[in-house]
Amino acid sequence: MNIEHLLSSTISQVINELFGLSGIPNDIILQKTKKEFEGDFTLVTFPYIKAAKATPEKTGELIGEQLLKNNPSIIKFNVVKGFLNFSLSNDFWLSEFKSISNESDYGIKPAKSSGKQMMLEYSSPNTNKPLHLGHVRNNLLGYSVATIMKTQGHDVIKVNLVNDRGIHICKSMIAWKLFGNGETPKSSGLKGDHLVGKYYVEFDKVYKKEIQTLVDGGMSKEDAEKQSPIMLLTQQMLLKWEANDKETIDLWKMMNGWVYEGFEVSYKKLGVDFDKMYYESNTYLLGKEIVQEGLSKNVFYKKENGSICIDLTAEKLDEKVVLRSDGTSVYITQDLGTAIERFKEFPAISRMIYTVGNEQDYHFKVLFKILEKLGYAWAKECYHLSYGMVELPEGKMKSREGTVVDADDLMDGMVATAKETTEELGKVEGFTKDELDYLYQTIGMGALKYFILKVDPKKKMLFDPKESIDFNGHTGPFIQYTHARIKSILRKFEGKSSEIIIDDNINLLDKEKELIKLQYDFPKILEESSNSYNPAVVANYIYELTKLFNQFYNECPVLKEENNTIKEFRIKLINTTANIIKNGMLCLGIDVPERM
RNA sequence: GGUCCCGUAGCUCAGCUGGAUAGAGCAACAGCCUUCUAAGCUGUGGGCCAUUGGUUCGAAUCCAAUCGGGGUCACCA
Repeated sequence: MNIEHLLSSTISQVINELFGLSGIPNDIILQKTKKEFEGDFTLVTFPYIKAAKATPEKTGELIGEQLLKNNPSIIKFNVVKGFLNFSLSNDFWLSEFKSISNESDYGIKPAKSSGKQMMLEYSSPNTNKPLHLGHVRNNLLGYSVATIMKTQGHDVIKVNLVNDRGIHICKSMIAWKLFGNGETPKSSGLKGDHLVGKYYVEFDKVYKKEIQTLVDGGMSKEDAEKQSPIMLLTQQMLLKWEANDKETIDLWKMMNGWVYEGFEVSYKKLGVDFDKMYYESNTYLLGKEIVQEGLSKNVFYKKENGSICIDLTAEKLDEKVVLRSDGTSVYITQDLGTAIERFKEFPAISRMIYTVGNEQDYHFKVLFKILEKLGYAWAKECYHLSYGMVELPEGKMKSREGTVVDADDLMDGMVATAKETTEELGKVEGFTKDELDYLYQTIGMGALKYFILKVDPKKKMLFDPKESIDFNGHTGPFIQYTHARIKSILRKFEGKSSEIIIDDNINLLDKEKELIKLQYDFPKILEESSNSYNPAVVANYIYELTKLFNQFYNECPVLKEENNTIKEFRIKLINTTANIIKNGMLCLGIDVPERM
């Protein structure tokens, strides 16, 4: 039982005895006392003044007096208006710290101990262009949320649904066929996904030019978009692909192969991975039977032109086509099929999470609603982890217009900056070349990942390429640096921190107590972060802890402390701090170096 | 236009399941390295929490309206 629960029940008991308020459950609102006031926890007494028939001050006094008698851990209290601030004893916090420091992975529950299995889909790239900053946010977010959910003992299956077919894929194929002259990643020296992306852009250039020519010749823009020769060729190619034409399939396989090689490199740099890959070329036909099923259940209806629809106007959504009049699938048909397939394959999953940008909020509302109407009980377990777009100062990124921040360029740039900065500071004597490479990689990626994950996923975020991502202040490298500092002290300590037995008579200083109190919060932070699918909660907490440690570091000597019991206690204290920083950062997919 | 999301310091963000004088970082200015790594610490200035009204003992937080920004409303994905 944690402290708050214990205190809450004591308080509700006290309130009950004093004022005869029996209806008060254990969910007494207890908050951390603000810095400006003395105390550890605060009870807001306004809600009880009626029953107490007394002023807020008097009510606080009454409850406070009673608490002192009932709970030996509470040693004093003060009342400011309707706020009852009370302090827990030195011994209490010290023994609390003992149990924290004895746990090797404090706050983290054993793997798969919750008995819940969850599937989380993220990344889901198109195979016609390289990854950009928007994908980076998706990947980091998905990976981090999965990792955080694992700390709660959930069995998380990470899946990637690759969008590897369709008209957009054919666009780069056609452009390569027409203008590529057999260019390959090897012959061009380009990374596979970038090479394919080059032809995607090429397609768009030619397409736009053709439209212009047609419009100049007197055609309407709408017709021109349909009549453009390159577009007609692309549509023919899609038909051939669907007819399994060998030449087309071979080309498709070759070019997709290039893209996968490129993605593999990017994923590795990002540090993300998957337990299972899905390819849309395998799943795009799924869902058609479901439509038939829905038709017979009268969830769907057939229109005069033969298309099949669902009417969701009663749900404040619109009428939605679920199957084209020519019998082919639309996007939502596939998603219906894929969802059902997944729950068949993994019947135990209790949550299906889709990490997809908020531009698709509407799509997922419709998808989940349809699943519900089809009678799948698990529909309510489907969750759209919707995140905001990454915007540039001039607005949205657009692949075709080249206004994107390329993922590989960005990552390489971060690592290069990490190298420069580190060299300027000149603190890396005695590092081997491998160690340096690892260090630059870790710091550069740490800066990028932290920059992205510290902001609430739901909110859109701004990235200005002209202003490089910082390495000072509220950043990944600051946290990494602090960790390295702690490790440096621990290396110099001529004993084993694991063998230290904490003395019972230590008198905690302010900063020491603050550190313990903040460490104590870690499990709750992980839980909250997991439940809200929000890595920013962990990110901001780790920053707070790190900042507090640096204050402690400035005020309290560790190795230079002359009193040995205090010195050993502080070693233990900074050791648990380092562990929490490390585990918290791992939740964000960020590694922390031992030295930097 | 319907609908959904957002508006907090010059900039980037916390705080939003209602609680005390709204917090960080960056940028600016002023201090701190014969003492465990200065990627650090301390201090100063900077805010009608978009506006107005409502609910409440109490509102940045909840509700409504207005203004401003964005997403979405395809037999595209």
